[in-house]
Amino acid sequence: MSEAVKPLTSFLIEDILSIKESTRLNGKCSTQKMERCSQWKEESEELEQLCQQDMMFGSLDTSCPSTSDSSTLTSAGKQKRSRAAFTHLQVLELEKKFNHQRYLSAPERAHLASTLRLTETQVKIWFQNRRYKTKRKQQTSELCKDMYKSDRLGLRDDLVRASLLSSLHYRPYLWDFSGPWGPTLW
DNA sequence: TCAGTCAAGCTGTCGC
DNA sequence: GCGACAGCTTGACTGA
Repeated sequence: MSEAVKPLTSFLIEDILSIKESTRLNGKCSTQKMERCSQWKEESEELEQLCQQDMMFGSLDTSCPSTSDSSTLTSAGKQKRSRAAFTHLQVLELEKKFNHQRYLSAPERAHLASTLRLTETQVKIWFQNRRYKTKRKQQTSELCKDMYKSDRLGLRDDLVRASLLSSLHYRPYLWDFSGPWGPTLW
């Protein structure tokens, strides 16, 4: 576990607690959300403990609580696919690493995996998916720029619109609805 | 109920 | 042949 994780973990706990308190006071936080806040806090505290262990002993248990094999058999006898949900801290650390470098060497991947209590394959797949997601966002924003240029040059017609729509229609995750002005492209 | 998200699956390619 | 990658799809899960 890197030294950088510890302050981040502490920050997250404080952040979650403040959100929890403010939402409780405002009465706008559902029971479900409150439970999730508690869950985040527990995850953060657990990881913080592991950080401390890691700093003391330099190794971690490689088992992953969030990704334990929970797959079951369906009525057809087919193995039901399980979808592991990474914790917020695991994602945060992965994002941090990704922002620093888009590709990991085998030793780096192994270290990150053991640090975050994930398998090396999970880290590898996460980086693959992350690169693809980034690429799609980039392509879409470039497409958007082209559309803007075409519009300014008076080249935008039904054909252009149709081609853009067809390429964006099945990519809902490329739109960010969190912006103050409604849906915006990444 | 349904649309959105995302880890994992699948296929083809490339370098060693 | 093996492992890692890109590109794309699948399916479990979630929130509205």
